[in-house]
Amino acid sequence: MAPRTQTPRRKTRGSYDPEQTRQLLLDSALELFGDQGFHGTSVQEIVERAQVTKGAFYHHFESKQDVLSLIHDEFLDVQREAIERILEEVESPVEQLREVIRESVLTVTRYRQHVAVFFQERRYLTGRPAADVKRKRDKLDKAMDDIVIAGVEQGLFDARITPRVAVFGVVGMSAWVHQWYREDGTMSAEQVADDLANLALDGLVVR
Amino acid sequence: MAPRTQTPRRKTRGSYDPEQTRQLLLDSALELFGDQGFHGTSVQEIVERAQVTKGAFYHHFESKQDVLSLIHDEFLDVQREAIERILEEVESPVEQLREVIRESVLTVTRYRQHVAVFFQERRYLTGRPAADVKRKRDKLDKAMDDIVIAGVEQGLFDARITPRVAVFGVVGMSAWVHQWYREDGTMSAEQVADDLANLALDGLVVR
DNA sequence: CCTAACATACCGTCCAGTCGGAATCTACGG
DNA sequence: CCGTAGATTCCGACTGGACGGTATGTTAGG
Repeated sequence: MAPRTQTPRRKTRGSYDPEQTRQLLLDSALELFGDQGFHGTSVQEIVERAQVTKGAFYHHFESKQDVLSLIHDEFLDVQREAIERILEEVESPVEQLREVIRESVLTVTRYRQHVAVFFQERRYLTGRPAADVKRKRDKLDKAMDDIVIAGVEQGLFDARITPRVAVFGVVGMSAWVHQWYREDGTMSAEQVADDLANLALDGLVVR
Repeated sequence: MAPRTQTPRRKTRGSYDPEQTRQLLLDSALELFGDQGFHGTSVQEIVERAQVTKGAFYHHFESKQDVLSLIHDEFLDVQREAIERILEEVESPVEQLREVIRESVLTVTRYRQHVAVFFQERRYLTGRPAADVKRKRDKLDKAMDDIVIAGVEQGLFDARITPRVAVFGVVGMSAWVHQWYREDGTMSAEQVADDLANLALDGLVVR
């Protein structure tokens, strides 16, 4: 589930190791989609990076789109699990939202390529996969909506701000992190997560 | 400069009207790039939408990339003009930032396709155009950085939040608007702009 | 009549997906 | 343990179509 950065060469099975081949192809597709985009990446490039051939690719996957939708699914599942966990562990809407923001930012830094692919190549999904992704996303959005609405009802959140817009604002600033954050920079992911959570909850202006 | 939504058929010049043809091609490319992406759009589609042929396209533009960089330039110029105007008109960093956010959001709603193209197809720019875009963007980022830093120095902004991150947060929530805002929805652009400005400046939590 | 503004036919390239076969693994009967 | 039949995994050449760009021809404007 975690994004591979290196591929420790095998636990000596035989010449065939379909699991690993499949994962190698997924990893290499993820990396290339993230860097060059879906249409900017050819299947040939993917298989070369994974050091196999097109035969292997089309044995494990139905199509190029198939891989794209698998990447989307994986990312959405990670997001869902995180938010479910938070809703169980924390009570107050304020702290729930804080944790959701922090966790989102951390996820974005950890799954940077997934996020890049998700938000830039989503449009190339069609049919069933597209519908699935939309359904899962709507559920995530609704979960966050509920947090904000609950907060407003309890008088904890500023009622002037439309809950929907607040959620989109929070999602936006979190997702945006993938555009600029680099692991080798001066800032830790934790620091960024805390800063953005503070920004959204307390604002930039001192009072 | 404003994004065309319809194309009022000509002020009867003759059979040739290069200005209009050029603009028609730009508009149609913008629309298609925004919807289908750069690589997802063929030159053939562009010219068909503009009801001309490839000859006309390659008469007015050097390449497909050329059009892409023109779209980027146009959007960046709009952004730059807006921020320059605000810096002249308003003094306080707080109000400067508020206006920048408001103006950014309004720009994003008005130039939705430009924004979509800008943030999703930027990677397909290479060489000179890519360098130009990067330079212009860096200038915009720096202008915003300066506002926040000035605010912190004057004790107006929360010093706990890293200025850089605050700027990226603000830019992110503004840019993100293009992902969900639709003109035919229930919310006015003004309303969204105000909400997001309030969110960034005062935060969601009441005190 | 010369140039700008197009139109149209065409070219070389690239690319997603296919297909027949080779290599490897697995199950099972002997 | 051996042999082998059938399934799984992978190879790599190939196809048919699409696409960016060009070359050449045609029409309108000054």
